[in-house]
Amino acid sequence: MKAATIRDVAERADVSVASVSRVLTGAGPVTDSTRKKVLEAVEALQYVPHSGARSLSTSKTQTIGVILPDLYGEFFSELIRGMDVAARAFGYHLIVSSSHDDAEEASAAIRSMRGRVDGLIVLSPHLDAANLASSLAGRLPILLMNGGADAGRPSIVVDNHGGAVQAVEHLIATGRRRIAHISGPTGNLEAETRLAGYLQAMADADLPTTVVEGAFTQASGHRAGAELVAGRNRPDAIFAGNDMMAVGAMLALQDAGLSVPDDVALVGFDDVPIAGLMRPGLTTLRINIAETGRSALERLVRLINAAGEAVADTACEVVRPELVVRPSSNPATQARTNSGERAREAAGTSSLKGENPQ
Amino acid sequence: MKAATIRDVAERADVSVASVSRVLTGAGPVTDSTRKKVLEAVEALQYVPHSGARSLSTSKTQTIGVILPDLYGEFFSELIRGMDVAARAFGYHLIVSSSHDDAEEASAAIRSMRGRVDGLIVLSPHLDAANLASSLAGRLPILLMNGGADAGRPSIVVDNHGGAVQAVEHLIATGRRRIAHISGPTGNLEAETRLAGYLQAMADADLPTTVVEGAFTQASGHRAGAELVAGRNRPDAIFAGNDMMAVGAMLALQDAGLSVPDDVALVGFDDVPIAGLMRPGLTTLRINIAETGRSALERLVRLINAAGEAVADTACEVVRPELVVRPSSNPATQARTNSGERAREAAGTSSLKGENPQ
DNA sequence: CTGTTAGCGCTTTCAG
DNA sequence: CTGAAAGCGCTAACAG
Repeated sequence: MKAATIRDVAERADVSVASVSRVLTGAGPVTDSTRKKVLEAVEALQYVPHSGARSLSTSKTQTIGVILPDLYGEFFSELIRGMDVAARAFGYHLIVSSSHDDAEEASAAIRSMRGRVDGLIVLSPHLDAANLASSLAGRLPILLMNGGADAGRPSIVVDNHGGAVQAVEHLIATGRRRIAHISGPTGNLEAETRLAGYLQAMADADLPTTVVEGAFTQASGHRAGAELVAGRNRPDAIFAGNDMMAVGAMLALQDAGLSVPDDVALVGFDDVPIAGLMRPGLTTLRINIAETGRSALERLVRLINAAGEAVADTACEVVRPELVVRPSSNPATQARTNSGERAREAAGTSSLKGENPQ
Repeated sequence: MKAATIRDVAERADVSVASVSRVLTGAGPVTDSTRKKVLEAVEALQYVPHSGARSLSTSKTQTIGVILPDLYGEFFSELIRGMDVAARAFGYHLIVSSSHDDAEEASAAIRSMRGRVDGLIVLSPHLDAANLASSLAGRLPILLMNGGADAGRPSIVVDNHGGAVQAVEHLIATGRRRIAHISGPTGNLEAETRLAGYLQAMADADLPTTVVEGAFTQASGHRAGAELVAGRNRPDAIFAGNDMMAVGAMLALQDAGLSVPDDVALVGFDDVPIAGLMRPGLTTLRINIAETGRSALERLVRLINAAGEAVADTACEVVRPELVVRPSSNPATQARTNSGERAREAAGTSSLKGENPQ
């Protein structure tokens, strides 16, 4: 009743387990007749190799762990999608682990990965998780995407500061002056860097700042948006720390009877799929999310293959977001967009896209 | 330079590996003094148990495999999110495997899971994958979510037929008569069942049918929508096989200068998060996706724990979608929605939601 | 080319 | 309560 093992196959084929292993792994020389006997036995016994045992023996699991703070929203799912595509191309599996509220939990998750994965991609917004990760993981290759420029360790980071500056400059260029910011949560590196970019760009332009803290969620964006329009001296533009908050803010503004972008212009960050589907379409800073995920996985695989050798790859790759102007910040684009931009959005713009059955 | 093993710990603590194992697993009796020595050694050596080795020894991997056809769109990411929440609650990890275009690839993916997982959740739209799955996986507990009522095997299936009927009846009740359907791809069980429901409801009402085939993607919905409005005898309502196609169709209609719902009413299926964020909000058949994922995982865990014993759980659980009326199908709701519904959407309605730190 | 054997790192009887 | 030893299923020298 139990599943067949390599030994059962060897017995039935009347050869040694070594031979079975050889034909199955493709390594080592085998006679055609041996191969045939083995394959027949495999077929007859419905034998499937036990990858756990193989891993223990070879010290390679062919799986990569991804540590995420959360799985909510489109950002992470897009990222995972990109990683998954690359993973299967390289013959790797992906094991995801999310919902790590604090550094404590995240480090436990990382620890539990030992012996289960060949490498780790860590997205941790916790300020100190970087060190935790490295100390806990031992000699496990790790690629950091925690939002902080972590020199001396392989990492990928978005140019959040530069992106925020672009956003603000765009709003100023289109005539806005009372520009508010809905920030991500305190303690989150990405959030703080985007905030810093906003503050600097505003200071450079000699404009007064207004900041409301959100939590990178749509709901928090809605609250923040409502608060901003309720206050005296309503802003004429809002730069939200990410798209989900921008979406929430947009709905809050519209609930309040305000027009986006006529009364208030809106800019987000990330360019999640929904950004182009909102009406008005949301201006944002595009990160090709899936592509970034793909690239991260590819880099980690390289790291794994180079394990031990040259510790050459220690760079911090910077992803520069690109400003995508849509109607939410630019009345002028509104008309044109109804055909051109909309059609493009509807057809999908990202690479790595696919036709999803269901 | 290599990571410490249990043997290193035993040596340093001057006890046997058995004792180390005992204190680490919490099983078996140990003296306080022994425990203390072991824990000190663990600390000093930064020892982390090798879960792969542990798995081989205990025949439990504490991980569950999820076989998906794709990772594109919000449906699957929501599902995975729900599963992940439940998984960590039960101490399980999730290993995802997607992008299996044909049954061949899917079965290879399933095979490669042996020795890596304790159970499998298979979402396969391929008609015959059910049998494949069972034959390939040997004695591995499997929960099927392939859209077909697969009696005699643990499974969860959405009442696609009933949902489609509800959609059509709703459209008829609100005065529509020329109701077209954008179907999912041929060969996909869910798609075909929804189509069948549409056809039957239309037949029951003695109305003529129009069907355009899509691929469950936004892009295909856009194409289908464009085609439908371009033809003579334009429909006054469209029931799309899922939300992503409905979204695509909505944009196509708006591109064509038509009003939703005044000119054409629109109904989707799934209630992905974006459905409530579109303007007009999309009427759809709500499946609490994350909750369904949670429930699926929970059931599989039960299955795993009961392995061997009572083969009692062989039922096909049916998830009944609930009609959620939003403005896309009902002009009357439009005004009210601007405050009530919108606020609710913005605040998030699903359970299992969370505040995602980017 | 093929078989024997020694592990991979951990758990778990079974004696002591 | 603790230690020795036998595997879990597979791969990889190393002899033949």
